[in-house]
Amino acid sequence: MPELPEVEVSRLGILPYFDQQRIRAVHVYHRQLRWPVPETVSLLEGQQITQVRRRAKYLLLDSDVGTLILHLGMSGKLRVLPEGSPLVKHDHLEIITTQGHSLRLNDPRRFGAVLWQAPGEELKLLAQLGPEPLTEAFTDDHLFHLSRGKGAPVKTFIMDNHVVVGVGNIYANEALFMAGIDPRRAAGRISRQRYRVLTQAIRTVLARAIEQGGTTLKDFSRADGQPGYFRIELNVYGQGGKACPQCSRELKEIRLGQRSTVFCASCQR
DNA sequence: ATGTTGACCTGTAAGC
DNA sequence: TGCTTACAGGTCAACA
Repeated sequence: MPELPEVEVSRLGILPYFDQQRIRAVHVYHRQLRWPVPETVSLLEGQQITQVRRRAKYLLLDSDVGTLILHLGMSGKLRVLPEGSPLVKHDHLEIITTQGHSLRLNDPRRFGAVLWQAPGEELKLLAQLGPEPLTEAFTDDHLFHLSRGKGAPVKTFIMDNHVVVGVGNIYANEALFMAGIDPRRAAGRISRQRYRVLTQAIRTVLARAIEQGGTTLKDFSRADGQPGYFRIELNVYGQGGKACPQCSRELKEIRLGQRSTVFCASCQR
């Protein structure tokens, strides 16, 4: 489920229930996620959440004694329920506030992660990340310079977390369509001008999705408030074989770096 | 250094 | 109906 927009909307959803709240209990029901959930996450018990942040696709709950880090992997979902609500299959973690709100992490595939970061420490995972796509640190210059000499496909390039964070498979496909760039094209052989267009496309696609999700999000603590899969119209993702929305020619579907890739061979060059 | 592939794990849909 | 296969929104580690 989660690309950056979904994670950001999840952040906005849990904010009203967890920001500045005190944590009464942390329960781990399944330690074996992407990495074993460290015992240290229980340090959060008794602490106040001072900030609910997002970095890339990681959610960070700060406290004075350390930061709890959540990643949703491929299939993770967050939900806020009244304390005591029945656990369901694949609920792996629960965090309960003194107000009785329970944050549940449900992740069938268990590619997600729950980590702990001590004050002053920065996990290598976070330290090596590229710029946030919706900040000024993300520029066409950045993409242009980093890409010089790279022969890998531009789609693979923009999905690399060291280059820019938060561009997953759906939005990589969509942004490249919007920018009119063939996803197979070598990253190092794309002009500065075209990176300018691509940078803007990535920004637009992500911002629009967050806006959509934010609009759909009524109350995160109720079933119908779940952000889930946004109903943002997708031009190419999942549309292989159908007509290009621009020129009506058939959209091609291929695999790049073992990810499904859809594009219009006519509109994208 | 760079690019590609495998690995982690479950659920679902399609094909036989 | 069942069994088998392919694929799914991520990303790190291990290779060539």
